[in-house]
Amino acid sequence: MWRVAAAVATASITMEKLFAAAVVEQRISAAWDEAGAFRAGRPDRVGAQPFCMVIPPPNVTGSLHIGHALNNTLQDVLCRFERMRGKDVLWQPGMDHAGIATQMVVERQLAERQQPDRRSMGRKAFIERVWAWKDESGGQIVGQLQRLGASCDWSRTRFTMDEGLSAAVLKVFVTLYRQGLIYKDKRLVNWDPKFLTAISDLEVVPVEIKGSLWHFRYPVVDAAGAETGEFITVATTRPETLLGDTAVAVHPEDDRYRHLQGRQVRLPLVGRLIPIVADDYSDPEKGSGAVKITPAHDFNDFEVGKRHGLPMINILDAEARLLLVGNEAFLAGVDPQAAAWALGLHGQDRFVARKAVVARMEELGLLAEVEPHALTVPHGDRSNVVIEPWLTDQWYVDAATLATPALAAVREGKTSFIPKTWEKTYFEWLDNIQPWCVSRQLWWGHQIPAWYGPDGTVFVAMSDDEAHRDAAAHYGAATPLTRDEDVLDTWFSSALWPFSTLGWPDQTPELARFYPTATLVTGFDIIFFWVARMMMMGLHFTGEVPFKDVYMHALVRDEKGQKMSKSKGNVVDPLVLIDQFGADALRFTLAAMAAQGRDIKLATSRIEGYRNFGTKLWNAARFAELNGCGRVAGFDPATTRSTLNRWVLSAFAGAVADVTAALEAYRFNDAAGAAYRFVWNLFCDWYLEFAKPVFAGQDAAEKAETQATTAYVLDGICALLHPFMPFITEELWGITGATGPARDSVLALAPWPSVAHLSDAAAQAELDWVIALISTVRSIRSELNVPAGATVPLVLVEASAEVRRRAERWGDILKRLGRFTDIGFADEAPRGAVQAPLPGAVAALPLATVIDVAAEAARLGKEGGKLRAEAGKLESKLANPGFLNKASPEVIEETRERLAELQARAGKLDDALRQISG
RNA sequence: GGGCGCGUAGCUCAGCGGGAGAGCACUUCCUUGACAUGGAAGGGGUCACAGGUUCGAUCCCUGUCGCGCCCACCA
Repeated sequence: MWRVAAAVATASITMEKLFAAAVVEQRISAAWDEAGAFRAGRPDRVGAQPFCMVIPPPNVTGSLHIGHALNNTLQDVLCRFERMRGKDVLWQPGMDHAGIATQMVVERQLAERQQPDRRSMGRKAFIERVWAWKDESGGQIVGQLQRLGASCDWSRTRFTMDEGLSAAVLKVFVTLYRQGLIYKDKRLVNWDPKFLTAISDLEVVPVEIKGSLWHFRYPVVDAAGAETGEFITVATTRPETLLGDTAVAVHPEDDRYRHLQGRQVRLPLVGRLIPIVADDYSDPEKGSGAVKITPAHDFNDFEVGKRHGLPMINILDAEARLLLVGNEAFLAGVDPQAAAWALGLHGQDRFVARKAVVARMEELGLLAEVEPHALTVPHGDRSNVVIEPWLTDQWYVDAATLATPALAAVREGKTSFIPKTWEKTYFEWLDNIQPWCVSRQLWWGHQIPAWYGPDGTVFVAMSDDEAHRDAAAHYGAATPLTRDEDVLDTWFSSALWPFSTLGWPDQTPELARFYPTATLVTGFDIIFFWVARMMMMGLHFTGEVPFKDVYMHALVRDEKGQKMSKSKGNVVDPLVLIDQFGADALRFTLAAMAAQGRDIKLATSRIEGYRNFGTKLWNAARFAELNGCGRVAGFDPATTRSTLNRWVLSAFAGAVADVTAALEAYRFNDAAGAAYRFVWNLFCDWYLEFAKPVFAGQDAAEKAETQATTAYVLDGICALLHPFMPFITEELWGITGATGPARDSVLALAPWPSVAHLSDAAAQAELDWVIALISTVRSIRSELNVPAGATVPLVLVEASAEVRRRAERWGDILKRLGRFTDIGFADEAPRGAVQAPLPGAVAALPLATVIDVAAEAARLGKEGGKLRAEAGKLESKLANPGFLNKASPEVIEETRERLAELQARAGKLDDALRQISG
């Protein structure tokens, strides 16, 4: 006996009251690393089913934001779940070189340190400098992901600019070029005048601007070029482009302008004669119905210009300043005297020029009207400056051709989106896909493998040598070449991520084993940037889809539902939350809130609540330790005899089934909820309370079984919660593993519970009754203000045989939790007793001396009223022939049973009311 | 202009054809040998509004209002 007490005393000092997340997390991370727990291809997983996910590679410049936290929590939940289910898991980590973002960071750093800028230092030195930056301060996010608990195989970390991935990029570019799926073209592109590079359609964001619509009068001229006195009015939001106008367009059917079709106007400020053309593009409903055409500076006008063979006059330089002096296209057919004022704008910024043009037009009496006008103006998503449509040579991917198999794969179900609603978005975009501009006028990135001969002939090749060999063959002699200066869009290499990280273009064992990957978990904001492009590239180069499931999670937004962004200042830092509440609490919150199809508005009160959940679990384990609930070698839960133990095991089996099913269906919130409810509301609230009298009791066998069961279920809880709360569960696993049979492995590698056979309906029914009795009595005591410490007798009236058996079997527990002095049976309730109907008996509490009769009468009346209202609804339902004819028999039967029970309870309440009043 | 989604307890959110739920907040009681980051009990909701389908609608359909997001070439 004293030995047990000693053991308890020793045990009691082992665990602190609270889980020290900050200290433990680091130690646990190190333990996982030590165990190689996250390595793919572990010897113990030989022959196991592979499970692979690739991480959406964070930018090398990035630091963990709340979106990453959600994204990686969900991925980690899946990986840990599958790892525990015995699969050979590869969660492939890595980072993206993030062309513009990284180049920006380094350029800013150079400026801050007052060092020579990029152009002064030259390309080679600058790129070396970027690599140095990367080695020194890039990739902080890896450590931050580890703090979150991400179970990536960190030994396989890749970088989109590393040697292998660069080889994949090269191979893909050259192959697509030779297949005619990459080509060079001169057309309007989205030009970023700040970063001095082309960007893709996706990198352009429309920004709502309150601008103006200026109406200008252009003088009509006759065949001899003399002004007729008539004017045609055009409206524009961009007055400075007037200088590049090469036509005015009217609708062919517009009677207002029919007589002007084929005539000319003299372009104000410039003096150029330009035609009035008829084109469907012109919308009679908009503006004046006549529209100025500037083919070199507007995507629509470009098309109009092509249709009518109009000249294209580019009036802007790369930095969006006016380029007029020496501009042959601009000067063609222009009298320099007449255009002197305009030429004075040379070198001015576009917005300065805009004001000047408006002012000048007003002076000349050619400004007909200015009206306020709301419009959306394209901005660069990173530079945040107004994007210019600008005429340049760029490289394009024939996305439409690559899209066809990508569309088919989803239509045929080879890849599924979860939630399915995103498939529509995916189809919509791919059905209308435009050529993808992949060249960027940057230095940091994969340089385009194209070389130019002296006459401009292009040689696309795998290497400098190959290009020169091709050139020599082409020209018949060795010929000097210059390499294309441009680099590829960052997303070009990201598009290859699922197979390039596995070793492609080499046929590596990893590629064979893990490709196609199982699931991609990502945010819907990059469905076009990334998901669709991986589908296109994956299918084209491997012939297989890159992933079978795509789980699109929501965005984490601020409380107003706004996307979090640094510029808005509404970001929540997950690392701060981890410091404050622990990684487990943050993870559990994110998983619990990750309901499909809805954005997450994060409330810290919920994180706090789930931190408390961790504390609850911790203390349950502490309680178990205090009560000698050690793990028992060879313990078989299927052989437990006590109903209490069979019940908790059965409930555990239910919880495991629920969590498993929910995770298989990517229903993270349901999975977290099911685990939470079992641990707190069943295991802690009831089972451990029920176990207390057993631990304090004399039945050694029952006690031992209950101790073993507690330890067993606690083990199972750790497993069940591990995908969500890896740190605290791993720590508990270690603590409980310190005694008893040795652990086979860390929890991260332990098996997922397999307990379906422990289900026991009879035990569940019995404990449901016990819980109902206790809850009912507690409620009564509280409502009647019975002092919490007071104990009273319980009399079970008209108890069925089963109720008698149960009451006897659970006597100790009932007395303790219901605060009964003793439990008796009677055919009639004692005088003045408070009564509560239960299945199979009426619980009577002789409280006459303790309670207020009027309060009890009120309670009974209120309770009865509720029951009768409820019963009334069911009665009218059952009186409805339509219901009886058409509802399913199960529903009708259930309704009848519920009604009968309600009526019985209401009747007993009436009896009690009569008795107390009489 | 197209498309998607959302309006459920004071707040943040689940649920979604047959008995309105969670966390936090609130009220009352409890420092009883796991846990006060706790325990017990309780208050609080015509499930945005209006029609329709159905025996039955918070849930399905239509419309209205409010909010958010995505796509699109609006002079």
